[in-house]
Amino acid sequence: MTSKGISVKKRTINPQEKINKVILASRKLFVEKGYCGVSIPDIVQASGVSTGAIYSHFKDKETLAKRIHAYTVDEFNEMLQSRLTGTESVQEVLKVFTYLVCDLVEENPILMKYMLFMQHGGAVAGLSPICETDPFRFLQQHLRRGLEEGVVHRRQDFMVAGLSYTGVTLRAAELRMDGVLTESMTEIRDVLAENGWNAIKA
Amino acid sequence: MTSKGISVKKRTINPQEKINKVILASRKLFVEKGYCGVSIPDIVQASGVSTGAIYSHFKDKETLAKRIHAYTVDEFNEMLQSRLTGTESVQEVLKVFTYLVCDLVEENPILMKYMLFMQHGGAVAGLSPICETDPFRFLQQHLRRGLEEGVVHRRQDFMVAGLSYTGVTLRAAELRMDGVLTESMTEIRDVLAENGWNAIKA
DNA sequence: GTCTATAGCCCGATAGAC
DNA sequence: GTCTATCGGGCTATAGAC
Repeated sequence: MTSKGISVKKRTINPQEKINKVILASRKLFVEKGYCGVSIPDIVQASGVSTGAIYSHFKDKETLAKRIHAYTVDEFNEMLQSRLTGTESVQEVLKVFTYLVCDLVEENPILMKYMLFMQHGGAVAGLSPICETDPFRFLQQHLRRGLEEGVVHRRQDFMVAGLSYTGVTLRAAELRMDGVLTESMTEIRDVLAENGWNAIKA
Repeated sequence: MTSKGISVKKRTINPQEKINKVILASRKLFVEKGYCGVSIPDIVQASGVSTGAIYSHFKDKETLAKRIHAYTVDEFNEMLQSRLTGTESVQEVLKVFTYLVCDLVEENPILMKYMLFMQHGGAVAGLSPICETDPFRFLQQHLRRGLEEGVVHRRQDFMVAGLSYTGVTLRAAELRMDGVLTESMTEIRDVLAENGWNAIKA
């Protein structure tokens, strides 16, 4: 990196770092106030990045929302996958999902709220519903296998089995984040996994 | 809970009718586009009631939203109560809830979407979470009784039992209304009731 | 009570200096 | 790339005729 003396101008901040700041700050605001309830000036203030810089990286507000969506689904999916290495049985896979959700509710509620609540209200068109994204597709595949192996009850198809299991965990997450459920998710995660499994097991 | 019992003077046009038109039209729009995504001109067009008339009955947009909220929770609660006359066992009460949700998803999706999605996004402050409203409180009381009677498994408290049962039904409703679940709720309502009960039974 | 018209505000997006 | 300043547009809420 021997450089010519003149152009050593140190960049104030790496551009990518600004992009991330904008994404994280906007996600927080979107979760708290909804897409339409957040203005660009709000984002400028919360992120410390100026209007001009924001528009140099994102075509418009809607594009920013889509980037946040993709960013968040990826983040969740990678966490799920990294916890699943070596897990084999269907029941164990589902339990890993429940544990992940419970941990996220307590440790990264913004991410979790986004996953649960943001696609509704349809302010931004063209966002894939969370339940159609990779992590949930992945769970559905395991449920299908469970059905074939006979460990999941045959009264239902894999779709209904999936929603029945995840419904227990996700509803708990919703109520916890709405402040209705006072127990921490860590305390009840085993009960949630057990209830969910009882809902669908053969 | 119920409407005002004031005697109605004969008028050329009933103002109450206009109020209802505004409430129903706005609720539909709010569900479709979110609170902030709906402007007063949008409501004027959809309801056929003029700006002036709207503001003569509702202090501002936020007050309108609160009236819609109360109106909708009442509507749901009355439907639930009317279906429950004579129902005794905890399991039966829960099944009535599941059937009601399934019917509403197919017959009045606007009402059901409102119940499921609208409090999130927090655009309007001071709305009680749906799960803290009368109908859900009512279910919780039955679960508490179920716990005392020993028909609900003791691994959990009544709050967790309630969310585990309702989670199955409500998650199905969400996925159905997001277009992810292709089977009609009528087809799967018995499976949902069975799964939910299996999740929590002793 | 109900209408139309509009005041006043704030937003999203852009222009142009640096 | 990044900044500040600003434009046009659409919003909420009100004013004033009927």
